[in-house]
Amino acid sequence: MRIGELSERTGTPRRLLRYYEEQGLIVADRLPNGYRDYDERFVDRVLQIRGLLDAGLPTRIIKQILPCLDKPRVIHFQDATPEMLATLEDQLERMTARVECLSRNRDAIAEYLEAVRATRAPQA
Amino acid sequence: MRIGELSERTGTPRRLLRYYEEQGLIVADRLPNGYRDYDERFVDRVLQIRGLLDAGLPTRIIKQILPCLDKPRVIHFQDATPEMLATLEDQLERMTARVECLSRNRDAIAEYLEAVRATRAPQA
DNA sequence: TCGAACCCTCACATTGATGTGAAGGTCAAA
DNA sequence: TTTGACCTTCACATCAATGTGAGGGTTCGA
Repeated sequence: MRIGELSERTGTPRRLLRYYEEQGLIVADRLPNGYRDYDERFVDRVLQIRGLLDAGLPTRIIKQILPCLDKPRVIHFQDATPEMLATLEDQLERMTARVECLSRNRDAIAEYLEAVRATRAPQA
Repeated sequence: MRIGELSERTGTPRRLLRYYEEQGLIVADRLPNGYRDYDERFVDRVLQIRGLLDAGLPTRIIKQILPCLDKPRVIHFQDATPEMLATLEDQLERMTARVECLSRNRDAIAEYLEAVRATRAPQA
């Protein structure tokens, strides 16, 4: 598929698909006329990228962790340098911290909404 | 405490403490000489703000949800307009999505690290 | 009373993720 | 063959979070 379809199917501006490529997050094939050519797998890939970006990870980090998350659980040994592993451990920690922070605050919001509803519903 | 101590205790540059104030996330008292004056509660507050920022929430949103998260679970009725509640519901959803995305990817990284270790340890 | 270590405001710079548009090539259908 | 809807690259603009520093006041101890 070309960039327009991928854009529609992922809800991502073309501009950003090109940006993610520029940042090395995705690598598109090229048709003979120079157009980018994507296969189905890019849909999930792009959604994953967007999710991670939305959760606060910078493209630099996403680029590092993406190769470890490919469907066929292949260990890319060439990537598994000590520095790489250290980076992953570090990100693992940071992501866990994020999850905890988000969960805690999300629960607090949920509680708040519950409380608000509790003071309203009885009057109905 | 003054800004320097709050900065040290939260690991946050003074610049940012002033920025958070400018964005309406915190409101500092002032000493007679114009210096900002913070009490203990600001330490947790600032750490919470940093956590949420790190998790991808913009100050605009943080400002909206912070009042609902105060320790004494007080419902701020003046805030509880229908729009406000809708915003909170929306953020609740978005935060849940973020948590799911982060958890999923974090688990995948953990699995990857496990797998790498599994192929190494046996040779030791 | 001087210097160090604080604090203030103001303002410009940078970075990463985006928006927007210009200038131009490709292709299919009328 | 022309029009419209695609695509390309390039470049400048914006926004939020953050860095940095100038220019200046306060406080305290040597």
